[in-house]
Parts: sequence; structure tokens; C-alpha cells
Amino acid sequence: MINIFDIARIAGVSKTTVSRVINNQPGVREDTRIRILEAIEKLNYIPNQAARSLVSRKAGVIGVIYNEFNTSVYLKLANLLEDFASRYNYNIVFSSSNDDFNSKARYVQYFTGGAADGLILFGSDTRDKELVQKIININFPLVLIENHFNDLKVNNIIIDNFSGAKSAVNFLIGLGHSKIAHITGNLNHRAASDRMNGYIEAINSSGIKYNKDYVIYTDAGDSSGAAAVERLMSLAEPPTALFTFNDLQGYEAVQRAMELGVNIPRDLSVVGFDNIYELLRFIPSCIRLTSMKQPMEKVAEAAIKLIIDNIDNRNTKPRVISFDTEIYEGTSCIEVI
Amino acid sequence: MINIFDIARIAGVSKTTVSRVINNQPGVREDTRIRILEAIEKLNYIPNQAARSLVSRKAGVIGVIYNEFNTSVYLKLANLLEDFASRYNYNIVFSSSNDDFNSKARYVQYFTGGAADGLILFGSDTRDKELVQKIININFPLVLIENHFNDLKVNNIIIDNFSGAKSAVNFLIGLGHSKIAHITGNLNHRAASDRMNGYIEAINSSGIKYNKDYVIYTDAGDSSGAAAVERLMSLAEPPTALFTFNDLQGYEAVQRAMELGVNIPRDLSVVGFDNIYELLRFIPSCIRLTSMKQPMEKVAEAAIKLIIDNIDNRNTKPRVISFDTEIYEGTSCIEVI
DNA sequence: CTGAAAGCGCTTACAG
DNA sequence: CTGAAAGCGCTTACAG
Repeated sequence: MINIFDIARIAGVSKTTVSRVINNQPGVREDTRIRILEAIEKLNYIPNQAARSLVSRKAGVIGVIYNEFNTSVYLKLANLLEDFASRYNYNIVFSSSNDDFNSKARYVQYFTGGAADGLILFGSDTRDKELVQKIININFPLVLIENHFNDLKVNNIIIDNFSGAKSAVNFLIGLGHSKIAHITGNLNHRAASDRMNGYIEAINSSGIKYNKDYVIYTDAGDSSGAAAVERLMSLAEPPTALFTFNDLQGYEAVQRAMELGVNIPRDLSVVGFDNIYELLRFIPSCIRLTSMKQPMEKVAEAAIKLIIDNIDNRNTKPRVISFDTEIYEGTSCIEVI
Repeated sequence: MINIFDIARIAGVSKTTVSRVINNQPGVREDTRIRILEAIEKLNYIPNQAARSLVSRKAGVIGVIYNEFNTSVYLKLANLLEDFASRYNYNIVFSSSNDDFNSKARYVQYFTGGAADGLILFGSDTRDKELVQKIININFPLVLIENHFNDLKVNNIIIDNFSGAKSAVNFLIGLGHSKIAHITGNLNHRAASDRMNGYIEAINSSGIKYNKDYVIYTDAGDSSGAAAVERLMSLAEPPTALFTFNDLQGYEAVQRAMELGVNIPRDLSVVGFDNIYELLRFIPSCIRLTSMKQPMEKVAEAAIKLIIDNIDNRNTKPRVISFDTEIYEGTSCIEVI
């Protein structure tokens, strides 16, 4: 392997000078610089990343761990993170634990062991608590996105799921609905419980009587939306509106309801959460789901800013930043008649 | 920062012995091992990745560069790659160039500089040629997926787009169609030209007369499918079947055609490529596009095998592995009457 | 079963 | 503007 010493020899200088050129430092005579650059080019020299990191104590890298790469709006977040990171001259690399806890621990060790200067943990998973605690213990720069632990002090970017859910339901109330159902996500996840609580808050504060039959508990798994809407529509007094934990459930519910002969939105107005519609706009769907949209760009920008602040100063006080959602109006809702 | 020497001191051993424990090497007395493990636990010690890589000359990492993380079947590939890599005890990290050439060069430098032991370059981009040549020059382990350069000898995993396209069109011919149109992708990309050639081959070898009006050239950009189908359906003798470069175009074409009053599949049978349907199955779409499906699992497995072989032996001869697609029958095709 | 020494390929003061 | 020396935190022979 070609190393800095080879270049120094060929260019007839010391490796200190080569190092200066590699790092674009000033104080090298122009002809020396050119000679070195030529040697680098000629020998296809690439500086050893490990050696640089070891001595400079930085990797120039931000690591991101996803639970899974899936077809969701959060993929867009990855591109946005890359965008903002590159503006600050950081590389950013992503890994997925594929929902395996040991894999996640492996990647945490890899990144915190110096492969990255800071770590962004994306996505809600209660099992992460112990890992997060460990990262805090070693005072490693960390930002959590869409995850939250009440008793851990850590940089945190969250979506205001409570207010978002409340807005969604208030939107339905504004259309004249009062028989409004909710399909929950997995309540072990903060996002799900917050959205349910937002639903309850909107219902209660509007004077509508809370109807427990209108709340269907699910784990947000595959087909959870379909099964839930079946139960709802078979009630003696079915709801005229529905707020679902997320868009996947929402679309599933729409699909199943239509199969059951329910006209959307005439018989049932539906609001989802996440607004995955823009990912799918090319699909000839009969319905564009009305949904609460997350400000991904703001989330990405804030995440990169937080992590870089934390890298630059490991003693910054952990901050919690919350963003509001806004409604995207599709074709799945209509005023009650 | 806690280092191996701190652990050695606390545990009352040399750092050599600590190293053995960290690396699960045999030849350490059980009580010594336990003492060291306890010290590691107590001090929250994490071995420095850079130092390990520097001296062991390996990172234990496979790097993957995407052009962009987008909502496509290729995202599933990422999870599959993680899966196979972890079986071989490799970490795998992904980065996206966000379609920016300089970013891609930066990540190539990062990975080939020792941050990874091998590099997988995913996705078709003719601009990559120079970069790929450089990687070959330094003899760095490399696998290309879904990209191809005729004159570069490099590990390569490709989908047989030609045969896949031919099968797609033969499927339509088998249904009795003879007025079969094709919407191309960007012909600068190998995938697009191969698929077009497969279309032509199927037409010609079946005795159907080639009709140049039935081939619409596009760059596969947004709305390219919609615009193309408009032109096709306004022909004096519109086609009864359509093969599109990919599913996005196919769905767009279906959507636009339906808006124009064309009944799918009665008036127009459509076959796409990539089979993104399974990503979208929760969407209440009126149509499930018939499409050519890529064997992602085989692709992922082959990619990991190739890269690991190449890491283990840098002098392996570059191999080209081609996989066939298979048809997924949706609801977008029907026999001609 | 354990340890002392060398060295991986860089960057960082420091000196001139 | 340039270079000699020290050292980052590990692993790898080698010796005992």
C-alpha cells in the first residue's frame, strides 16, 4: 500500500509537508505543492483513514442508525441529512440494525469506537434505552430522532405527535363529524400513545362524548388497519370519520372499507399521519389520504446542527426540539351531511 | 478517553492480554478474562476503531454507495445486504451521493482510504467510469451492482434486462397482442437500452411488424410515462398493449390512460419492470401492475459473496454475474379479444 | 498463560 | 517555507 512516506520520497520532501498538502494547509511553496500533488496522482495515493482518525481524533463522519430501511417518508430524511451534513463538510453513513438488537449494539460500538464523531439514532424503539444510556455514559455526541426516553437527558428531535393528532381530529370535527374513531399504533411506542392522547384530548375538549368502541387498539402491524376498520364498520352505529395512527393503516383501512362497500369519503372520512402520499403520487390510487405531514427538512437540519454542536463541544446541554406537523388535504375527507 | 492501557492497569495485566480478551482470542486464564471484562464494563471502555483498523489493516466493514435513497425496490436490497453481511461478521454502512459526483468521489475516497475493506457501488451512472477505473487501479475490492462498463474488468452483478424485456413482451404476444408499444428510459443508461433492445428482439422474432410510432423515447423522468401514453393513445391506431421501462412509468401511464377514458386492461394491457408492487400493496390502487421482478435476495447474496471473496483475495479474477427476472402477474393485462 | 517491544500511517507541536 | 520527533491506541510476532 502506498503511504505518505512513499509520496514524500518521490516528491523529495518530508512527510510533514505532504501532510500539509493533503490537508490543504497553507504555508507550502506552490511548486512544492504541485510536485507533491503530481506524486499523489501518479501513485494513486489515498491517505489512510484509520491513521488520520487515530491521530487527529476525529473521523469527519456522522453515523446514523436506522431500525430498518423501509419505504417511508423517513427515507427522504436520509437524503436530507446527507445534504445538510455535506454543507458542514461531514460525511454521513447509514446503517440498519434490521430490527435486531445485537446488530444495533454492534453498530453503536462501531460508531462510538471512533468510526464516527457523532451518532444519530433514528426511530422509536423502547429497547434502545440501555444502549442510549451507555452512549451518554461515555459522553459521546448523540442525537435521537423520533425516539424519546423521559428519564434520559439527551439531544432529542421529536415530532409533536400529540398536537398533530389533536389537529387531525379537530379537522374532522370542523367538518361536522362527531362519530370519530381512532386506530392506535403500538402503545409501547411513544409516538402511538401521544397520537392516541391527542385524539382523546380533541374529542374531550370539543364536548363530543368519548366512545370507547371507537378506539381500536393495534400494534400497527401488517393488516392492522384492515382488521380494525372491519370491526368499526360492523358496529351498530359505525363512525363517520376515522383517524389512524399512520398512513399505512389509513390506506389499508380505506382499501378494506371500500371492499366492504363503504364509500370513501362519503360514508367515512379518513385522516392518517406521516403523509406518505408524495412518495406514491405516481400510483393510480382512487384516494389521496388526508394526513399530518412532518417537516422533514427542518428535522434534518436540526439534527445535523445539534450533532455538530455536540461534536464541537461535548459539554453542551442536551436539547429537546419539537416540531409541529401540518395537515395535507387529500381526497379522503368530506363534510358530514 | 479510556484506552486499552487504562484497562490493563485496572485489571493488573498487560495490554497484550487485554487485546486478547477484546478479540475473543484463546489462551487467557478464565479469572484473568473475567477481571478484564469487569474493568471494561466498569470504565465503559470501547476499543478505538481507528487504531484497530490501522494495525490490523482491516476495518470489518463493507461500504455501499447509492446514488440516492429512494422509494424503490432497491431499498429492500439494502436490508438484504445487511442481512448477508452480518452472517459473515461484517458491518455494512451505506452512503448516498445524492446524485452529486463530488460527493460520490468523497465517499469513494473515504471507503477506499481504509474506512471499509471493500466497496459496493450500486446503481447505474455513466459518470462513474473514471472513479471505477481509479478504484481498479489501486486494486481495492469492488463490486458493481446494476451498473456496467464494457471495457472495465470488475466484479459485476447485473440483471438481464434484455431477456427480461423480451419475456415481458413475449408475455403480451402470448395474450394475442400485436400492437405493442414501448416507453423507453434514458438510453444513456445501459438498463434502458437493454430493455428497449429486448422489446425489439421480441417483436422481430415473433413476426410482428415493427412500428416506430409505438416506441416513445423518454428520459424516465417524472411524468414521462404520462406524456408518452398520451401520445400513444392519440395515434390513429393506438396500441393494445404497452411495455414500459419501469413501474413508475407504468403506473403513471395507467393513471393517465384511465384519465383519458382508456379502460385498463380492456383497452390497454400494461407490463412494467421492477415490480415495485409489493412495496405498495397497502395502497388502494385500482390496478396491480404486471411487471418483471428482480431477484433481490440473490443479488444481495451474490454481491456479499463476491466482495468478501475479493477482500480475502485481492487477486481474484473479476466476475460478472447475471440474474434473470421473472414475471409478476398483476391485473393490468388481459387477452386480446 | 502472559508481557515487552515494534510498528501500523498519519498529524501535531516545535524548531529552524 | 520545511523537517525531525513524538505519539495517537491498538495488534502482532516473539520470547518466556
